[in-house]
Amino acid sequence: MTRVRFAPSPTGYLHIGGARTFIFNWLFARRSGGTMILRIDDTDVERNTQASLDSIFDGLRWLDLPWDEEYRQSDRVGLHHRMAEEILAKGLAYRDFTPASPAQEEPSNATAGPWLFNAGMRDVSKEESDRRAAAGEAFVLRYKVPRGVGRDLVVDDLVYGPVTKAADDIEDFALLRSTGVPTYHMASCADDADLKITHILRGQEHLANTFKHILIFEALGFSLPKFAHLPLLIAPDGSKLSKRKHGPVVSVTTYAQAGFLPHAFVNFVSLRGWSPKDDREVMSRQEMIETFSLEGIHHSNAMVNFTEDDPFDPKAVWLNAEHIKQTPIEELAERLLPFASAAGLPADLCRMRRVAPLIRERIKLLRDVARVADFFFLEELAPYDPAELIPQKGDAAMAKLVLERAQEILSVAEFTHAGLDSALRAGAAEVKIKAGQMFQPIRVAACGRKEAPPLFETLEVLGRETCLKRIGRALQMLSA
RNA sequence: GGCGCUAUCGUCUAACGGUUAGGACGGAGCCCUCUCAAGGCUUAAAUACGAGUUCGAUUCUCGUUAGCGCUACCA
Repeated sequence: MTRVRFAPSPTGYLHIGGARTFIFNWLFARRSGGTMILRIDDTDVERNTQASLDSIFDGLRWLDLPWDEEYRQSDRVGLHHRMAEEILAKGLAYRDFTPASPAQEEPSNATAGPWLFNAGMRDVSKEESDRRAAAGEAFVLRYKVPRGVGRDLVVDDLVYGPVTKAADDIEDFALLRSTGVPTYHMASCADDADLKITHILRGQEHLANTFKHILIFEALGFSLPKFAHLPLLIAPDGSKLSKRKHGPVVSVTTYAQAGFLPHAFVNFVSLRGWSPKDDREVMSRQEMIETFSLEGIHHSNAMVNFTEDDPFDPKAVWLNAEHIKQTPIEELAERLLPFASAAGLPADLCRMRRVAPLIRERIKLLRDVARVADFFFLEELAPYDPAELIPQKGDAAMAKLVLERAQEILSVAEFTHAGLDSALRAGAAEVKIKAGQMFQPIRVAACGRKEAPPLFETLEVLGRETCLKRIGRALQMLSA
C-alpha cells in the first residue's frame, strides 16, 4: 500500500513550490490508490508561527485536494527521542559538547573547506560522555558518519536515477539540538519510518540530505522508502522560490485572492517540472490523476515568471481563462459573486447568473468581474468622457441622433436578443448610418465605456428601465 | 572552497541514435466581427561550447562553461 506525505514546516506561508510538492504527492497517491498524509514538521520552535500554520491550511484547503491522515511532529517528540537514543546506544552517534558558536552558523565562513565534525568530540569515551551529560553539560547529538573506510552511499532516486556520494564528504550532522529538540533530519526520518511512508516525493534541495537520511534509516534498522526528488521551481532571477526573498507573489494565497480557480492553479503548477508528454495542457483533475507518473518528471528546474507589475505567469493566467471558459454558469456565478462583493459592487447571485455567460470568455481572473461587469450592478454609472459617445467617423450630432432614436426604439422594442437586434438594425437603416455607428453610442451610454459584452445581450440583462435612464443621462451629457 | 544536480525557442515542454527539431504561452501579422473578448490562420524564435563513439548525435561518453542546490544546534 502506497503511503506518501507532504511535510511543510510552519515557518512561512504556503508557497507555489510547496503547493506543487503537495500536488505531486496527492496525484501520486490517488494514481496508485494510496494514502496521502499531511504532516506538519514543526520542530523549529524558534521560527514556527501560527500565521504560517494558518496560511498552510488555508492554502491546502483552497487547492481542494483532500488528504487522508494528518499529524503534527510536535506531538511525536517522544518517538524522535527514543529513536535518537537508540542510535546513540548502538554507538552510531556521539555527544558533541562544543558550545554553539554564532560564527559556525554562518555558511559564508565555510570557504576554507567543508566542515565535517568538531575535532576530538567523536572520540570522547562513553564513560566521559555519559558523565558530562549526567552533570548537565549541554551537547548536540551527532551522527557518527563512517570515515576513512571509503564507503559510498547511493540513493536510487526514482527521478534522478542512482546518485552517489562518498560518506567522507558528509558532515557529522545533528540529530538532537543542545536544547534536546530533535532536528529536522531526526524527526523526519523517525516519522517517515513510523508512519510507514513508502515514497518520499520532495524538492530536489533535499537530494543531498537524503544520504544522511539513509544513514539514519540504516542505524534504526528500517528498510528504506523510495525517494523521488522534484526539480526546483525557480524565480525569474534564477534562484529557488523563497518566501523571504520573493515575498507574497509566491504565496498560494495571492493566487487565490486574485481569482484563480483552484484547479487551474493545480493544472499550472503540475506542468512545471512534469509533462504528460502528449502536448496536453488543459487537463481536468481526473485526467491528471490518470496521467500522472514519475516518468514525466524532469531533472531540470522550472521557472515561474512574475514581475513587479504582473505577479502571475502568463501561462497560469491563460490556463485560468481556459478553465473559466469550461466552468458551468451556475458554478461560475457562485465563484464570481464574492469577488464582485469584495470590490464593493451590490451584486446578487440572481443577477450574476445572467451576467456570467456574458463575461465568461472576457475574464482571465475571477477578480476581473469588477472591472468588466461593474455596470451591470451599479445603479449609477461611474463618470465617463462624453466624447466616447461619438461613433467612428461621426460627430456629436450623430451621437445625439442615435441616442434619441434609441430612446424611441427601446421604449417599445421587445427586450430579447432577437427583438433588440432587428429593432436597432432597422433604426440604423432608417437614419442611414452603419450598424456599428448605431451601436457604439448606445453601448457607451449603457455601459459607460466602449469595451463591453455584445450589445443586445447586455441591454437585455440591463433591462428597459435602466437602459432608457442611462441613455437619457448620456443625452444630457452631450448637450452640456 | 567541497560535494551533488542540471543544460532544446524569451518561458513551459516534445522528439526508440535517423524528424523540414513538434506543441503551448507570450510576441508580430492576417481573417472573423456591433466594441472588447473568444475563435481561426500565418509568422519570428531553440538543441550552451569543444572533443570522442557512430554510417549517422538534441539523444551516449568525456571535458569546458554556466546555473542551481546542499555544505546550520533551518527545514
